Formats: sequence, structure tokens, C-alpha cells
Amino acid sequence: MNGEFLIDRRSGVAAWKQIADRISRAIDAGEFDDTGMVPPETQLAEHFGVNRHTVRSAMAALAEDGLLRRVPGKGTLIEKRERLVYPVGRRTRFSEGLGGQAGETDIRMLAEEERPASGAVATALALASGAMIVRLDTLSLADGVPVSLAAHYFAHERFAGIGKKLATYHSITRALAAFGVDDYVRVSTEVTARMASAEESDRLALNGNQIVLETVAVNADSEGRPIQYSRTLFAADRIALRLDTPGK
Amino acid sequence: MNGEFLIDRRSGVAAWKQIADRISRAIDAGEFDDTGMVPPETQLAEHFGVNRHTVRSAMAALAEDGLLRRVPGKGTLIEKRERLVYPVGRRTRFSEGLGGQAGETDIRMLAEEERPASGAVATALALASGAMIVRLDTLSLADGVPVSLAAHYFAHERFAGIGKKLATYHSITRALAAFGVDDYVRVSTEVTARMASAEESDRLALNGNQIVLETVAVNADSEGRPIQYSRTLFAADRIALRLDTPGK
DNA sequence: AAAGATTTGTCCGTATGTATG
DNA sequence: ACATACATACGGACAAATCTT
Repeated sequence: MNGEFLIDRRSGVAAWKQIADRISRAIDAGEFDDTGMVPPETQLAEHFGVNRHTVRSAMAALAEDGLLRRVPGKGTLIEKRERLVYPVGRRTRFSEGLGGQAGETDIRMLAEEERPASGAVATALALASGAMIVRLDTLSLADGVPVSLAAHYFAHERFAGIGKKLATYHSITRALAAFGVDDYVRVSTEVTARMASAEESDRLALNGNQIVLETVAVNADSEGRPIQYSRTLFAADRIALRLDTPGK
Repeated sequence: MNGEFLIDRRSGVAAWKQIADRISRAIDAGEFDDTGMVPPETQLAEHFGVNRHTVRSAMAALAEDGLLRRVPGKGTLIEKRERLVYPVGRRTRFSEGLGGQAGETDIRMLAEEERPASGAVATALALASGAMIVRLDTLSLADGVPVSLAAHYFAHERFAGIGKKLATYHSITRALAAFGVDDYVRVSTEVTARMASAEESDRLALNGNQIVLETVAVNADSEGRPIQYSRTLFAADRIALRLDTPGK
């Protein structure tokens, strides 16, 4: 937690918010692991070059989000939280990937829609522009906590009604199997990061950190034909992506 | 750009900032590709449920960052900008990866330090805890624009003085070659996203979007021995990571 | 060529939120 | 809890630049 870099008063972000972010980051970096506590308010105030009231606002926000617990007369304790590691590779499966790290995982259907394919989706699925596609919006959870929000696209011709299958099986792998897809592989994955929109933040139940990791991926069947195009948002403070580049 | 989700007045983020972020995101999403322009201020003000002046503050910030160009009487034009795609795979090389997308690439040495290895680094490099390591801080540029800020760790025993080699060759691959490493492969990559610290933001010359993609990677030589542990920060609005999972 | 509509730029003043002591 | 200073957000009015009719 560097003291040289002070608060930026013209950034459009309130000082208490900037301090809250930096304390949150310092916790992530494990800077207070030895004591398990955040330094006292007066000390932090001096460190950031602000008034104690401002630090108090920051702490109040972090406590509200469940990152801290304030004990009068004692100090401010850090509540533990860990990032789940989500492996992305040639064989990427949601429930298997988090297996062992989370007690139970689930995929919920949010919406299903049939539309003509637009540019990027049509290209990725090797469809004629205007061909019908099925779009599934899903929310993935680990132990009841939302970890990813996704939109999946399939060719309507081959996968009409896949929404119902997903709603029954709660697994994309099994839904695809119902259409004769015995196996599939991840062809490409592109990763970006950005702030979540208000709607995305709402659906992922983000409280403090509003950042999402966004992956755009294409899956193909065993014969190499693209079958699935997905845009997935991961809550950045709950998930780390591990990119697997195995074998020779 | 969803209108239902309005501005959050208690988030500690100024309304103009929230609007600037959402316009920036809408541009990224290509929502205004047909006209190449942002809707007029009055329209945006109504859309977000704020005063035109608030929208103007947002636009002024975006124009300052070079995302927009405002033309009196005409409208607000979108300045083109593209994300470079950085491929991550079995063979990941900085200059090769951006080849074709950027005119020239460079790696600058920022600092070199020799220290005893701590937990994660020692484990990754298969060193005894306390064994000496060399840490190199570097800044990578494409066409003069910073794209990534990294800390690289090497075993001191095998790579003492690698800093000088890097400073001469401006290439990690060539610096490693000077120590007899003819080839190396990427073993693992872990990706997270977070807000940049003030120092990181300064070094990467971030203006608008303060988000960074953070990768933690391990490289091994042709015999499978880990030789390099790297923590790299990419400016999220300049770079997309692409995971390649080729072949069978 | 002239008039009108549209859009950005600038001025005023006022109320509220933020940060400090 | 109180008082002060500053940034933020709002509302209205008008000017200047550009395009259309």
C-alpha cells in the first residue's frame, strides 16, 4: 500500500471510494496477513493524507460488503475470502473445472431466444449471415454464489430446443449430448476485462469490486465443426482463470 | 446501453464518471458503429436521466482521453482504437505475438533486484525457500504505447546477470538464449482482473480505464525445468488475451 | 441564397454532496 | 455535532457552428 501515490481529487471517484479500493487491493495482496487486521483509522488517515472521517467512510463501505468486521475498542478484522480457480483449456467443463473447490455447482437458465445470427456469431459458427440461432442466457453458481453470467449461441438447425434440455439437465455438456454431441473441445478463448454494467453487476450480485473477466469462446465437436459460441462474464474478485497449455 | 439501469448516487462514483464508463463500454461494444458518432448530448441526458451538463462532463473526460472528438454544430465523433490481441499458448513470445498488429515493439528494463525467493516464486521455480533469485521489472511497448508491466523471476544460480542481457537485447527470449536456453515453453498461465494501483496506472500511462489484466505464468526449458516465473499486468483497454488450444 | 433545425460551447445562478477541522 | 470550503449536479438561456430545406 504505497503512500507516495495519494488520492486523485479530479478522477470523479470520491476519496473514500479510492481508499476503499486500495485497502481492498492491499487485503488481496496479503499485506495484512500477519495480523489479520487493518491498521487503525488514524494511521491510515495519515498514510493516505486524508481526514479520519474519510477513512471511516471507506471502512464502513468495506464492512457493508462483508470484507471487514469492525470491533469497537479492538480494531478492524479482515474476513477471509478466496478466489476459485477456473481452468480454461482444450477440455473446458464448468462443473468439472470447479470440482473439489466448491461443494456444489449449478447452471441456471435465465432466458432463451431465437434470432437471426449477427456478424461475429455467424462467423464463429460458420453460418450464413441471417441463419437462425438459439441464444441461451445462463447464470453459473458455486455453493449458491454467482460466479459467471453467460450468453451461449447455437445453430438453430442443429440445436433447436436446447434450452429445455439445459433447464432439465443443468449442464451444457449433457444438453449437447442430447443432440448427439458425445464430445466437444474448446477451439479458442479470448479474455478481456472491464467494468460490469449495472445489469450485469445486479445479476452477478457484485458488491464491492465491479470488475468482470469476459471470455469469448468457441467450442467444436469431435469432427472440428464449431457448435457453440459463448460470451461469459466472471466476477473478477471470485474467480481466477487458469489458461492451460498442455502437452507437446 | 440500457436505460433501465440509471445512475447510482451512493456508489462514491460521480454521475459523469459512471456515464463516461457506460458510453466507453457502448463504444467498445460497437453500438454506434453504423454512424461512427455518439448520440447528441440532449438525447443522452434524457436516456440516462441526468442534466445535459452532466453528460457534457462525461464527454469532456472521454474527449480528453482521446476516445471522442467533439465537433461544434455537428456532433461527437468516435475516434477509432483497437485492442491488440496477445496470444497466450505453448509458445508465448512478446514481440512475435504482437507482430503484424503493431509497427514496432520494445521491452524496457525498469529495475533489477536480487533477493531470497519467497513462497509462490520458490514453489513455481522448484527452488529451496531462501534460494537467491533475480527479479526483473519490465515495461513492454507497442508503437511507443505501454501495453504491459511485468515482474520476472529467475533462479540466480543459473541466470545471474540476466538483467544486463535484457537491457542489451531488449528481448527475454534472446536474454535467455545467452544463458544457453535454446527454447522454452509456457507451462501455466493464471489470469485475474483488478483495478490498477496508482503506481501501476502511472507506469502503464492509463488514462481512462484503470483496469488491468494480471497474468501469473511459468515458463520451462525444453527439458521441462521451470526457469521463469512472471507476473504481468496488461492495460485492459489496449489488450485482449487470446488462449490458443490448437491441435488434437 | 436565406431561413430554420440541430448540435456543441459558454454563461449565469442554486442546491446538494464530499472532505476537512 | 457543527461550521467551512470545494466539487458536483441541476436548470435555464443564449451564442456559435453545421446541416437541411
